[in-house]
Amino acid sequence: MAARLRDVAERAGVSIRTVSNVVNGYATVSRQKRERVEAAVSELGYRPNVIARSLKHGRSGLIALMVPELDVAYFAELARAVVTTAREYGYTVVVDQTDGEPDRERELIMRDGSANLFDGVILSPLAMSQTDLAERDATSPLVLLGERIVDSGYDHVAIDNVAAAQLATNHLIELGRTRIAAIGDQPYETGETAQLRTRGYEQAHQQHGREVDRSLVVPTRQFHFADGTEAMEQLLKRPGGPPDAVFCYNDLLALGAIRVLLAAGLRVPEDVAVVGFDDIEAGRYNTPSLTTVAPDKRAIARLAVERLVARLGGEVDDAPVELWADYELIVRESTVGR
Amino acid sequence: MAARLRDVAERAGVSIRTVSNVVNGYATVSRQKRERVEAAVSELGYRPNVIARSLKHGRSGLIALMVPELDVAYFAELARAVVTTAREYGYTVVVDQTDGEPDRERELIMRDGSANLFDGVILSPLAMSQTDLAERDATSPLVLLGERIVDSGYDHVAIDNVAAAQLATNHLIELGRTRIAAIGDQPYETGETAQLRTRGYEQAHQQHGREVDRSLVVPTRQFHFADGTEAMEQLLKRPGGPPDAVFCYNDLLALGAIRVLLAAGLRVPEDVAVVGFDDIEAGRYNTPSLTTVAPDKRAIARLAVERLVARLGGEVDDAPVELWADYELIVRESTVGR
DNA sequence: GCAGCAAATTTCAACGTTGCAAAGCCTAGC
DNA sequence: GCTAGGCTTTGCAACGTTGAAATTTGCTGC
Repeated sequence: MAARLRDVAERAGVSIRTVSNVVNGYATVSRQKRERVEAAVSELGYRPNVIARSLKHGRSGLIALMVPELDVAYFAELARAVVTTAREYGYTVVVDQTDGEPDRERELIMRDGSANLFDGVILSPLAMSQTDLAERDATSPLVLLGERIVDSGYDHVAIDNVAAAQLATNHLIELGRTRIAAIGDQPYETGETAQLRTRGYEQAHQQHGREVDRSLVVPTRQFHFADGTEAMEQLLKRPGGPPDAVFCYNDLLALGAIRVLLAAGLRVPEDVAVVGFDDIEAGRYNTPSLTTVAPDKRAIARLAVERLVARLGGEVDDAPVELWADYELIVRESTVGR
Repeated sequence: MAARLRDVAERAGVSIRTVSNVVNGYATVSRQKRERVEAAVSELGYRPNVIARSLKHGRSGLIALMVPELDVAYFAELARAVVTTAREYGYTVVVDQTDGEPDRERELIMRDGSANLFDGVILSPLAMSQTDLAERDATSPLVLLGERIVDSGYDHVAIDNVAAAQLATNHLIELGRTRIAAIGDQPYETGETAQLRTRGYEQAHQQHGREVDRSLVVPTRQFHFADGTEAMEQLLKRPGGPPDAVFCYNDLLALGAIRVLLAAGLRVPEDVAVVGFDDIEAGRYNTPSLTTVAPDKRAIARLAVERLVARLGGEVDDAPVELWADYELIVRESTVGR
């Protein structure tokens, strides 16, 4: 059995409270007793019981990070950053997966399955609507990542998706490409990210006085490799020939698309230039390496964690804020060749 | 403030214990009182306090999964499987990263930072030695993944690395390749995986009556993309010309290596065939797609979680066991072309 | 109408810790 | 020698829950 304060106290011949004082560095403890206690602590291998402390303090030191899928590179990288940053602030992160299922996401966040276990929640929502969130009756603070849910009532960290998508599309336009496809639209989803990126794509066209060819905007169900290959196969089948550039709403879509292009005997970027989004590591080592919009994931993680910690510490109780992280376009071989 | 049993009890006009009984479905509660309590529960939005329960029960329902790096695809995929399986058994997973630093790993596992918080630990060790583990004085059960640490005293789940590596190498030999390089050896590390794979590589050669050319066995510091590119660059610089096949000890190394090969104007697989290890998703969509040894990650996760749960339930207290998961060679374009 | 028994409900204590406040000890000062 | 005041140490209660046992209630049968 694990040693308790009481066991240490008995062994050292002092009261429980004194042991607690020593362990926590509280109050003034005489050198003599302190040493006796410390000896007993190490002899018994005493470790404070975190659960009991949590109960006493009313906080657990745990924050939940809810992401759709842990094995999607973007979320894995984000999770790593969150875990690392949270550790700096003395918090432990529990990563939960919504498995890409809106219902499961809703259930997790609404019911807050482990109520009173987590001090706070960071949610990278897939399909939460404003209504959904308004109904949330959990007690812990929540910070949203990525999706912007207007008037959600919660703090929100994101990048400017419209501007970022516009930047990516502009890059393609400036390379002289004229038939620029977009892969990843989700016009009917509650999730807003895809729609914002489509808007950026359209704005870039307008900015250059171009018409948007709606037949080049291909929706996908999800943002996985397979959706990218499927979308690109569709594009290649359409009349009018292949596009000469593609803006994909994330890197997985882009890598999937590239695979199909190469398999079809098209060259990237000579025949078709491809831009992705997220800057996952695999894109850097692909051949051709992937031009992409790189959100500053560490900044996103940091902003989210710090905001949450601030709320937990009661340092802020004002209205929810929008926090913006940086991003940049990283130009690689998939648009400019070697 | 969150509602407590007491609040519900007052509202429903019953004792705390009765509310507890209703909430837990215990004992026999009259329909009348049950309904009153249920009404009060939903009016107050009562949720059991998990921490208090944990304290009472002496278990938290949390298990820790320690992996070197969460954003390395193999570990992310493994983590996903562990999280999913653990959920089936009512456990929540806390993913911790050792950041690829042996010292940090040692500290985490030895001191068990959050003592008495986790009911059990699943560790994918990077560099724990037998001595390290013997000194562990934590109380919670531990299951090891991957690395086999002889006589560690802990349950262990893995695949047969020697046989798997042999299978991969045999595949290359049977394709008629004669200068087969190996990337990823770590002769001086405590971690054993690399050494086992090297042994499999050697055994395949012996089996076919071939000499192993030690100059084709390239060690790497880690198992990342960058280590793969670096190793392949070295190989290409060596006298004797490029190898005609490479067995990489994981997929990241392989993808890194392929990139360097293609950049050097070599064709994969025509000039150099490449095999990886892990079957990460990115390998499937690479061009050329990656032939690889696919450990059954779900089985690994399941075996580990189930073993841990069994220990926690006190169903086993016998000697630690070795559990073996399946694996298979998945042949793709990087060795047989299209 | 009441013993006898089962069902329903409650009381009490405990899980291991810490906040609070009181108690004990010691030294300095007169 | 006694007291004030500071330093050190301690006891008690509480965080929210549940196990065990005690108590109350309700019912059956005679």
